[in-house]
Amino acid sequence: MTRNKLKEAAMRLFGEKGYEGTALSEIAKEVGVKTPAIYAFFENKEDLFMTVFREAMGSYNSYIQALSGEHKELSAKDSLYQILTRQYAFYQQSREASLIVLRYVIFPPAFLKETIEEAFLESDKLLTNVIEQLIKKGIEEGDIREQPIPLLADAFLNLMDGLSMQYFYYTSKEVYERKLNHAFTMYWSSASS
Amino acid sequence: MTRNKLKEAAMRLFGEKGYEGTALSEIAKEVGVKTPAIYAFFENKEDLFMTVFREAMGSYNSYIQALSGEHKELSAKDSLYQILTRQYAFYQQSREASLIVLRYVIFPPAFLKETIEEAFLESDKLLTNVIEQLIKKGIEEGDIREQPIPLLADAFLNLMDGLSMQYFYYTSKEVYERKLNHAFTMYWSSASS
Amino acid sequence: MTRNKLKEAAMRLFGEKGYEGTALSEIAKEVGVKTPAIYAFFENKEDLFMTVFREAMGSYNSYIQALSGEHKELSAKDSLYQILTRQYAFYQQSREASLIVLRYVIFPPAFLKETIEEAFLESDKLLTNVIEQLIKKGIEEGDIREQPIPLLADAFLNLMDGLSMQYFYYTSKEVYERKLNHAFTMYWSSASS
Amino acid sequence: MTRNKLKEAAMRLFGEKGYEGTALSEIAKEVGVKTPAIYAFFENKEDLFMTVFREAMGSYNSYIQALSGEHKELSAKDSLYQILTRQYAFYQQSREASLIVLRYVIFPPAFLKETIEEAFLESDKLLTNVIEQLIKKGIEEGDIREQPIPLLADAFLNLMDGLSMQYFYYTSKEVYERKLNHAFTMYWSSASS
DNA sequence: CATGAATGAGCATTCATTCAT
DNA sequence: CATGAATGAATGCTCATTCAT
Repeated sequence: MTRNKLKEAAMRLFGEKGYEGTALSEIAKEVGVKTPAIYAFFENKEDLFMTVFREAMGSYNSYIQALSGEHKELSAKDSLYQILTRQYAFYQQSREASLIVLRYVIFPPAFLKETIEEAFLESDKLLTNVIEQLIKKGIEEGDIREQPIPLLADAFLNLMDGLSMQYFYYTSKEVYERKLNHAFTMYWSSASS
Repeated sequence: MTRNKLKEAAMRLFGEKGYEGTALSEIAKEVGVKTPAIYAFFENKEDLFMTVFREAMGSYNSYIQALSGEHKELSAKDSLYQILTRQYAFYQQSREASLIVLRYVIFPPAFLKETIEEAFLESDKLLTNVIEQLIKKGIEEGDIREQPIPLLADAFLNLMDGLSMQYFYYTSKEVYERKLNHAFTMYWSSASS
Repeated sequence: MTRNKLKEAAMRLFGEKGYEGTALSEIAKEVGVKTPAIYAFFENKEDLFMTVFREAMGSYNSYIQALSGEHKELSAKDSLYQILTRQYAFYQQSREASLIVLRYVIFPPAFLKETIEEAFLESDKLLTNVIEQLIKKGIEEGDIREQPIPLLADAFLNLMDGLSMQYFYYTSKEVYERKLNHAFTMYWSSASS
Repeated sequence: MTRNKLKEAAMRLFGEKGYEGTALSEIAKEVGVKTPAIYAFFENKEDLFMTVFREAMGSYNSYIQALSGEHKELSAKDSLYQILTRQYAFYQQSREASLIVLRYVIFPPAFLKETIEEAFLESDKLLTNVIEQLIKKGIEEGDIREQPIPLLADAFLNLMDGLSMQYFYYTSKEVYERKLNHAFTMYWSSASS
């Protein structure tokens, strides 16, 4: 119980204020426990952080993996669009997890630069794969115009990254949704045949 | 002299390791000076950071502003493409400045969340303006198909944001350039008439 | 069972790393038990230490006491020499006990300076007594030249102390045995008639 | 100034209460300074300890080295006796230094077992050398009976070690001096011809 | 008996900051 | 301008101890 509450508080605080910017005492206080209690569950600050980070990365990965199973019966357009809304939904439902993933993928603290890079590359490969499959299917079914898959995939991944950034610096829902739709409209207009 | 060296060191370290992750002593050491010397030039850590951050934001803004003047004689396509390469060039030439801008626009420390948000919004408006002008001109000259300007602009801005993120998590030059070209190719294919 | 294993582990660790240098958790870990289990057998750290120390002191004392009974039929020289070898044997068999006794007799932690001093003085008196009896007998039997008993006793006790120190800072068996024999040879040469 | 006062306080406290038993705050308090001030002069606790220990060991070594120069015109007996009184004087004048040397030569904390062993062995060699020279001279001049030098040296060194221990566990001056004289009388009686 | 959870006290250490020089 | 000395505040962490289970 306490362990979980600690993880949740840590996730939120590490995500919001960063690793160095978050004191163990803050995490403890949010859980209503004294600092040393943390050490009953985690070896040290780094361990707590890594546990939380791995968990966030994990749920990000399973959200990606979940994407691949859902599109059997959708058109390519709907599938791709759904990926964007799913990403959006993930950011909203798991704000903390996504914040922490985003933050530490771009700005890893020195002591886990490598670990994170590996984790990210795998995740990236996974996502790329899902997108490519979808595009391939779209081409086969005639929804997408015959074009090199890496071109279509890279552009779509770029679109997703752009939206990720925008999600975290535009706080307004409306603006974000407009951006999402505009970006996707343009993308689809050149992808479709 | 020392003041400038301090700013440079601070820029790099704040960019790489963050505000809380950087000790004044590190900055001083890199400049070959003892910590208290910093206080001869800056009121405190926050002041040093803000000075440096404002400067970085400033050079980012002037790079944007510079964009608007350069396109008088280029085609819309070349203009837009040039914006991407200019952004790329800026990231490469002013790696530290861009890192610090990117980091603190997405993850501002509590004490300057507001300041930064304002600064960013202005910068964003500036950039949006430049892009919109360009697009308008492109439409007028018949290079760009008649479409709502916000649609074209949002998609392009999204493209730029995506590339920003990718610049900082893909270390490889080749990968980045491929991504850039793929994203632009797709964009232009649906923008052009 | 556990109680005894705790005492053994405590004896070794307190002897090797000292009172403050030894954490209860280390002792518990060596026994394969969690720290709070210690409190089922001992009131607190101090109690555990004192129990162990008293036991060590006790076996040191009984080794001394045992000395006095063994010499009825030996010559004075053999008796005295045997005391040295017995001391040596005790250090080897009960390395932990002797380490702890030596350490805390010379460097008692403040909270048991008095207790230890008393215990030591008694032990010292005991040993002095044994030695003096032996010497007296040796003089009576003509093995030892007529000389003041305190002179002979003090010198012999000094010899023993010297060997104690040397035992713990020379790790080599050969060196120690050479030192022992040399010291005793010289002693006996001036003690004997 | 403060640096020296810190070393003095550290010497006394480390000697009396041991490394783990001494908090930096105690040392600071004795000097009338706050704990972090220590870090202006020493890297950390270990560094402070090692500095102090090396210094103590150093003055012990120079006292030994000083011994060798002083005996040119004394008889062998007086020379050897003077060594004992010099040792005694050193213990009295530099009580802290000798306590710390004695304590950590016999009971080194794990992290400097090696360093200390080396330092001690060198010191031991030095002392052995001085003693052997003296004995050789004594034999040549006919004051000491012809006997193997190692025998005479080992016995004398043993005597010194015994007195070292006794110095620290008998607080009384009279007792110590009696012990010293008794031990030396016996030694000389078998050394002299 | 033994443990998991929790804590108060304390510790070494870092850091931003001040101030006299 | 620059530094050495010093400090208050905070941090991560350890440890002896307690207590309910």
